[in-house]
Amino acid sequence: MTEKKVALNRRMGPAGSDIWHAMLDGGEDILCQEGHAALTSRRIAERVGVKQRLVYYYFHTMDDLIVAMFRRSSQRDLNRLEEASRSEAPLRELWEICFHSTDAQLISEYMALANRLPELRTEVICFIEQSRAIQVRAICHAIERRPGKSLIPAPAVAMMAASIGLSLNREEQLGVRSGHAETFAVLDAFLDGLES
Amino acid sequence: MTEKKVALNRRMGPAGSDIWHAMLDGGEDILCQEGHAALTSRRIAERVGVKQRLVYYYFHTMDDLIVAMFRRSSQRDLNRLEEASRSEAPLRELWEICFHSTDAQLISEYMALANRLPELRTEVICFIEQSRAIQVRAICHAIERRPGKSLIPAPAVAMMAASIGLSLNREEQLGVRSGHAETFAVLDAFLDGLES
DNA sequence: GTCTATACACCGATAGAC
DNA sequence: GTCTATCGGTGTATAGAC
Repeated sequence: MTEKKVALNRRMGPAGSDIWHAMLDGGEDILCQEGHAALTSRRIAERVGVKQRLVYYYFHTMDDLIVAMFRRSSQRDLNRLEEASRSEAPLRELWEICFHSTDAQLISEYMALANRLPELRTEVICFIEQSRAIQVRAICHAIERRPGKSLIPAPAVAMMAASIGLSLNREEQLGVRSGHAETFAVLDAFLDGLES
Repeated sequence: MTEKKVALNRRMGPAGSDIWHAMLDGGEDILCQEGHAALTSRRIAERVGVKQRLVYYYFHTMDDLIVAMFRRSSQRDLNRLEEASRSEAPLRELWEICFHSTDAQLISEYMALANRLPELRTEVICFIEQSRAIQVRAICHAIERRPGKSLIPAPAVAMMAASIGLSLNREEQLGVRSGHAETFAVLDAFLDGLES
């Protein structure tokens, strides 16, 4: 029924080349601006300025392209998180990234795509766990420096901060604001307690 | 480019009839189990046991069907929230609904669809604001009964609880668990402080 | 109300030339 | 590396009979 016959021994282009990146860039733009329904090989080719056939020279299938897109993007995010956690005010910077990071619309598209692409799903899980680990480490370190300052365990802080950042981001983009100012105030006070 | 010519004076079936509901039920099942890519008029017809043409007798377009699906579902959720807020332990019950409510996969599909369907987007915004209003009211009421118990303003509590519930739900479904037990413990202690 | 039949667009993926 | 050309499939939506 759903068995896809893919010619796996097809001639393929190298990952990491300029045009390979350009295709992922184009795909990201489309996914972000027009949504998953518009993310097709033809439209990517059109945006990059080549013919559709070339997309299948660089990627076996469209699903492969989507996974490559997320993988590249999440690797960038993890690098930013690592860098932030080595800065002078790691918690503040991590929170900034968490809230202002990837476009909320893009995230929701990936989430929905992950529902039907097991490979993408695996990547998403891996990303969540890795980014949480980085955050927990930074929070632990901050708590150690201010003993008795936080009654909340670091893993819970990381989980809650990530959740709230995601929702705030998403709701702001939708145009919903109720409760946001109050939430920012609470978070700001909390960060003040842990970091300078 | 994207102008859709729809015959608006087509003969249409009544909203609210049995088969109308059956089509929305089928659509929800498909969206939940197979994702947006499988949500087509043909597949809904197949699941309901009628011919594809009939879907367009009850809905002008597929987009209309999707909006009707979300509207019916969100109305049910709002009713449940209203009912919960009138119970003996409203905060506990609201939290239960928030966390165990609609399937997380379904929510992520609607979120992604809302990116490209302005009508659905409007419905989503409306739902978020209404459900938050119900929650804020219940939290305010609980705080009044326990003066000095909460340092966090009610709107912030509602915003944060909704965010955390959504992410916990989503991550559990993905299979991610790190930080969850600690988060549940924190929330449980917080609820204990406000409600019995 | 429900059906058959159909128009038309678009998509994924491939073959094979240059 | 990049192209032209194409196959087979599936989608939305409509016309019009029963």
